Order: sequence, then structure tokens, then C-alpha cells
Amino acid sequence: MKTFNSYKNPAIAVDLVVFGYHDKVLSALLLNRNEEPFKDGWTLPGSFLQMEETFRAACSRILQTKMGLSDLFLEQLYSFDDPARDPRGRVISVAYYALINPHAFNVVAGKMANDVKWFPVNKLPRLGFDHKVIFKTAVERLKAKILYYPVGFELLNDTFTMTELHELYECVLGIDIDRRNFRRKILDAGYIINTGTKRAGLKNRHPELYTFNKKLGENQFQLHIQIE
Amino acid sequence: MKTFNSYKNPAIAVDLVVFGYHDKVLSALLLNRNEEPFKDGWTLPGSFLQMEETFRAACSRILQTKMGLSDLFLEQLYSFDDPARDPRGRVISVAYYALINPHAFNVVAGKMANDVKWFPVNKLPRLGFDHKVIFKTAVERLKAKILYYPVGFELLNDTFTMTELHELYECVLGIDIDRRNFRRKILDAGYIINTGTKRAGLKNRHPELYTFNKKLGENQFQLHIQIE
DNA sequence: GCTACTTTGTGTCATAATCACGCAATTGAT
DNA sequence: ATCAATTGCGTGATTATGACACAAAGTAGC
Repeated sequence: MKTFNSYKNPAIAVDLVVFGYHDKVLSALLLNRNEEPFKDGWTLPGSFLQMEETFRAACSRILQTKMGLSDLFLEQLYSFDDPARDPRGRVISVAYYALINPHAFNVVAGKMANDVKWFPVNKLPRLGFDHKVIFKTAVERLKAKILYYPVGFELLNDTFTMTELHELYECVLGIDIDRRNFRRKILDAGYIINTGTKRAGLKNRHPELYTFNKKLGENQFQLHIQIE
Repeated sequence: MKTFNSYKNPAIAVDLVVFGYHDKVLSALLLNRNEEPFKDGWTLPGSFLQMEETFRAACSRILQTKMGLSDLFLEQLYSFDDPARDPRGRVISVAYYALINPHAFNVVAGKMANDVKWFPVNKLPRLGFDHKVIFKTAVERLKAKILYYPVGFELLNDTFTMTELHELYECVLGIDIDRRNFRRKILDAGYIINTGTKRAGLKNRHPELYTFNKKLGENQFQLHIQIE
């Protein structure tokens, strides 16, 4: 039985789209490269997959060493195969996306990058490689995901107001959703739980605080919104 | 700027789940291997990705050389990374799934396999590698896909009866769907078009024949069925 | 305290979609 | 002509959705 690792194989990169929700804006984390190719340009954080490493292990390594992050929600997005996507040669990219509450983590640029910064998803700079394609795929996935998975659980604080959840949905989906119908839909689905406390110190009526219902299984919730 | 193909990289395989619908049963195409590992065992058709090959090109090559098939519906499924998934060493698998009308194609085993055969999806033999996991992932994907994409277009003949379409949905989803409500839903959505002709030669009432509405865009159709 | 203003929470009603059926029409076999 | 099986069409109850009105709770200014 022959072994195959003696073959000349394409390299495998793992690239990450890290989403954060901050000041009513959905953002993504980008890295400013300090080496060629695309030196001083912005790209998604990523790295080559090591020989015995799983994809998730590579993701964790990237998040930890390049940005000082750990234990995020991670999901495989898609694998990209354009033979011209990397000027150095044939590199397959297996893309993952992560969700993070930017208030709960502090992003720090690792030594392998000039800088790490949040960019609002509709104000991205030019990206190296085929990372714009990867990014757009991730946004589409997130839009689909939020309709049947409690994405807010990863993006918001542990407790949050109905308005915050509502704004998150409008922001991610890019559409207006009637505030009162949204409330009814979310509550009827048992999607979130009223903590019984209210947020104080605001100018107007103090909103009730909620947490996500962790007992809710997958596919228990579905927001019926027709995207276009 | 260094190049990276000098590194020792994991190998990349492309594996395929080919679905067909035949005699009211959803089946998948499996290959009987004629070499180690898993010699004489059943696996999904697959191959190593060549250096300058796209995933789709690899899929076409596999379908053509191993089974004599071409021009199928193809969609990327998922990438699998278990370091122990291949006894020969580290091999990443990028899985695709295909849909085919078995009546329109003749499956022929290529010289690289002992045999190629259709297996009903709930009567699969033991599979080599991690192909059972890949297969289950594909079935889940197909169940989700059929709710908002005209999967039947790929699996059925050009023209088909309402009953055939109905049975396909029940079969893929594994649930009972009320025949009359299904009909109304499908017709109201403009999902299919009545050809005006009927299928003759049957014992009972001759059913009308339909074709899929090719002008229907993505996401125009959604069957509201709560799985579980 | 009273009023103005903003935000949050609750309800209502028309419309649309879904679900669970009944029943008639069409066909070949008897 | 009758029967059995299958297909096509319809109907009413229930539920979900969309578009609102309006009350309640809070702060600020007077």
C-alpha cells in the first residue's frame, strides 16, 4: 500500500472571516500583512494547514497567535480552489467563519502582522488573494444562518434588550423589520428568556433584559423572511 | 517571495456523493475498489486533486473515467479533515454531491474499479475511509436543499407527474406530505408548468405531465416543512 | 408637580398560508 | 354498467404574517 504524501500536492490554507457586532454595525476582522505577497495590504487572517492539524486546530492557532482570541463560534464556510488565487502557487483555501462579541474580547495584533482592525462589512478595503470572494460568501452564509440559528447569542452580550436583538437582525439582513412583529415572533418561538431585570440609567423607558434560551434545539426557530 | 509547493503538504482528495432517484427510492452510486486500501470494499467515487485542477474539473474527471458520466448537477458539500480518515497518510477530502436521473444515463464501471452500483440510501454497505460521514452529510444537505431548490429537475425525467414529484419529496424528506396540499403549494409557487399532455397507458386516470419552470429564480420557492 | 418627548411593551385586525379533510372526475378491468 | 384505483379540485378551521394604533415607563425642562 503506497503512501501519498510523497506526491507534490497543492498547499492548503485555512482562512477566517471573523464577524463582530459593534455600535450597531456588523464588522469583520482584517489583518495588515507584513510580508509578501500583498505586503502592507489587508487580507483575512489565515495560515497554511500543518501536516497533522485539523481545520479547527488551525483556526484556533490563527485566532490565538494573530489576534489573541480563543474559543469562538466557528463554522466551516466553503473551500476555494481558483488555481490563480495565490500568486505563490497552487493553494487551496478552506474558509471558516467565526462570530465574536467584540466587547468580550480584546483584539491584539500578533507579531506576524502589522495591524489587526475591525472594518464595517460595507466599508471593506481592497483585499488580497481572493479574499473578497470568501468574504462575500461568508456574509451570505451569515444572512442565511441568522434566520434559523441564534446568531445573536455569539454576537451580543449575555443579556440584551429586544431592541438590540432587533437592530442586529436588521443590520445583518440589511432590511427593515417591523419592531412589534419581530418581538412577537421571537417571543412566541421561545427563542429568548426574559431575565426579569431591566436596563437602568437610560433616558427613556427602561427595556427588559433577555438571554438566549439554551434549551432550544436546532431548527426550532425560523424567521420567515423572504430575502428578495 | 517564496513559493510554497516545496513544502510537504497534506494530499487533497475530491470525493463524490452521486444521488439518483429510481423506482421510488433515493440511491447513491458506490464504487467497489480494486486496490488497497479497502480493496474489494465499497467507497464513494473519488480521486486525488491534481496540481492545477479545480474541484469541479476533478469531479468531472472522476465521473467520466470511473462511471462514464458527464454534465451533472454538482455542488460542493463540505471538506473533511480527520487526520485518521485515510490509512495512507494525511488526506483532506473535499466532498461534492451530484444529482442524476438514472434513466438518462448509463453507469459503467471504469477500469479503475471492480464495480459501480446504485445502493438505496438506507441500505448502504459498510464504507471505507470516513465515507459514511460524508454520505450522511450529503443526505442532510439534500433534505435541506429540496425545500428551496427544484432538486426534482435533476432527478426526474424532463416531464413528470405530480404524483412522481410528490413521491420524490416524501422519499427524500422521509415524511408524509398531504398529496393535495403539496399540489396546491407547488402549483401556486409557479414551480412547475403543465405541459397540457397526459401520460397514457395507465390503468387508472391519466395524470397530467409537468416540466420545471426554468424561469423561476433561486429562493423563489420554499416548502414550509418543519423537519422534526 | 406637570408637560413634552422618546422609547418600550401590548393589542388588534385584515390578509395570507397552512392543515386536514371531502368529493367529483377519469381510467381500465370485470 | 359497475367497481376500484388514482388524479384533480375545493372548502373550512386554524395559524401565521404584515401593518398598524395606542398605552406605559422613563427623563428633562419648566
